[in-house]
Amino acid sequence: MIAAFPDEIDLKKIAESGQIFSCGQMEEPDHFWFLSAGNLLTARQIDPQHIEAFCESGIWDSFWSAFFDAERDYRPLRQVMREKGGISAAAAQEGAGLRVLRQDPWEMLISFIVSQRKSIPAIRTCLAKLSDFGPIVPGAVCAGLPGLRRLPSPDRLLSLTSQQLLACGTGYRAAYLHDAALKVAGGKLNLAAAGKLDDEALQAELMNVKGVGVKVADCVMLFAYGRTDRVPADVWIRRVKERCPDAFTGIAAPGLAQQYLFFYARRHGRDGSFVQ
DNA sequence: CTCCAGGTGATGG
DNA sequence: CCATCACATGGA
Repeated sequence: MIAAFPDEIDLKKIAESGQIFSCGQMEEPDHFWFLSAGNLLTARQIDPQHIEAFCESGIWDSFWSAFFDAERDYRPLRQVMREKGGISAAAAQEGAGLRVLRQDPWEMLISFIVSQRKSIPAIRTCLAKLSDFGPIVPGAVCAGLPGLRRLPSPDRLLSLTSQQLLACGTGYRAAYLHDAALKVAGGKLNLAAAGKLDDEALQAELMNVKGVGVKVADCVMLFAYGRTDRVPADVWIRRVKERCPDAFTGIAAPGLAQQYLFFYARRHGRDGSFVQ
């Protein structure tokens, strides 16, 4: 089916945006795959406003539409960022087509626990190894992605030995993952019910997990619970704020602006045009 | 080899 | 409250 967006969508930028790690480019040009909560989608970029989603309209409407935040018009935000000038304007310009995805709370929790002090390629590698312990994804072979698995459930994660966990490259985060699995599997952290809490209470719930600080909690709140006023402050966003302290002032949904700025800062951090 | 990565918890002031 | 420091490991 063809999906039309109110403004723009860019599958390639989204796949590279650092908010999702279970995704990739396919062999055919302009084709990408995304895996979330056990659902697998392959899609083709048609033009800046349309993609061809290789799924039935039922699952698009019930899952992927919300996943891609497909009802939101990002143009007003990008206009405000353009008016700010500087980094904000450049980020809004260059990031056109980025969207903040709505993903699974458990998958975001363990993904961003793993993410700390790792590069994005290293995060992907580690999560892929962890996923070797998870269930096979239905339709993966048909989509040309044989062997694709999703991340293990809390119960499955608990059944792994620390050696197995360490062999995935989790390092010192292995104990954090174990604690997250323990709390979710044991019902001490109910991720579905947590969605009804206000921001402050939700953050406190998430931070009860060992290895979850403000930054990881913000990532889960933004990428899983759609709390668009949260701004995960990693090294790149701190550099943006240092150079442009008012980058987020007066912005209605700063979490969305954060995604453009993160994308821009990371892309230009190494080529001399941003840092220093 | 060195340096850094979508940070956090423990410790000491 | 804030400033350091260790932490495991892959990727550049």
